[in-house]
Amino acid sequence: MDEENFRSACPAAGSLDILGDRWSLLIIRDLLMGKRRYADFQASPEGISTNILADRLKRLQEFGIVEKRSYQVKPTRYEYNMTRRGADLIPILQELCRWGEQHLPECWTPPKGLYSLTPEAWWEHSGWDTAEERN
Amino acid sequence: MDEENFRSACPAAGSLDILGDRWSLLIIRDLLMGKRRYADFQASPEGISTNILADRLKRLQEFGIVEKRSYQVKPTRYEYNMTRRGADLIPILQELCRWGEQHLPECWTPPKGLYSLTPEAWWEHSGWDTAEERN
DNA sequence: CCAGGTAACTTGTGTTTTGCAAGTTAGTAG
DNA sequence: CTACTAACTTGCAAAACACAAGTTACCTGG
Repeated sequence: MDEENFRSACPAAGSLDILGDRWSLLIIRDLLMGKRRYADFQASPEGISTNILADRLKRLQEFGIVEKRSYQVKPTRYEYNMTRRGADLIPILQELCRWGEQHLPECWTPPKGLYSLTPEAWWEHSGWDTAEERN
Repeated sequence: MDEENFRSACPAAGSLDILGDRWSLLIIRDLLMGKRRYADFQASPEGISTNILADRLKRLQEFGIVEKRSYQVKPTRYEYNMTRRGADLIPILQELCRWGEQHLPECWTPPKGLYSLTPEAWWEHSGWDTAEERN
């Protein structure tokens, strides 16, 4: 995952090299909300286009933030989930949400319990149901 | 500031509509570190290009996140500072930093005191020295 | 008084990224 | 045999970005 050329050694800049675009963290948000499948992400109201979605999922996998596995064969279908490293992004999302809630007009109040969720707690309850093949 | 077309009413998505690029939050980081002038931002190790810097500063002003004022006339020179709304972005930056520090190889440890800084505390100590004209 | 320097930009040009639409693959259902 | 679904890939135009050069208004040294 380290062959990205980071702009600097600043940890904030490094994080933004990975996450600093309009879509990556929204995919994380969807995963946090329990979405797992390609079509689920596409169904989000922001309307990500399919080529961008495929690209972002690939990048997030490469950075160890997301994992992919097949949940059935014939026909092969895939689902995605956050890794522990991905779960550690939860606080970033919480703060983005808090700022948006405070400073943006007419936006939803986030689901109850969001702000008290910790990466640890999420990680506990979000394993793959069975241990299946990764890809 | 509301004539941006937000992709959805999700507060996280809204925040990312404003901040979701590779440069905006780095400018906020620089402001947090005490940088105020155009050339200061350009001097940061990430090497933002001048047209992008001008554009981001304008956007951040439009969203009420930064303010611009002239600190001298003849020749007119400008400096920038965060608004209270901008200061409220500090927790986002802290979490980005924390994630980067934990998960990225070979990055700096952030300046001591960063994680204990609150928007309120920052705001207290960061007014313009004199009350001068805005532009 | 004129060359050189500085701060804060703006403009031009080519490359990269994005958005939108359409096509693909491997299956299932009727 | 046709239609349908999930998870993509491909093609193309539009937008964003990086890089270099130019601009404005002043100040300084010789």
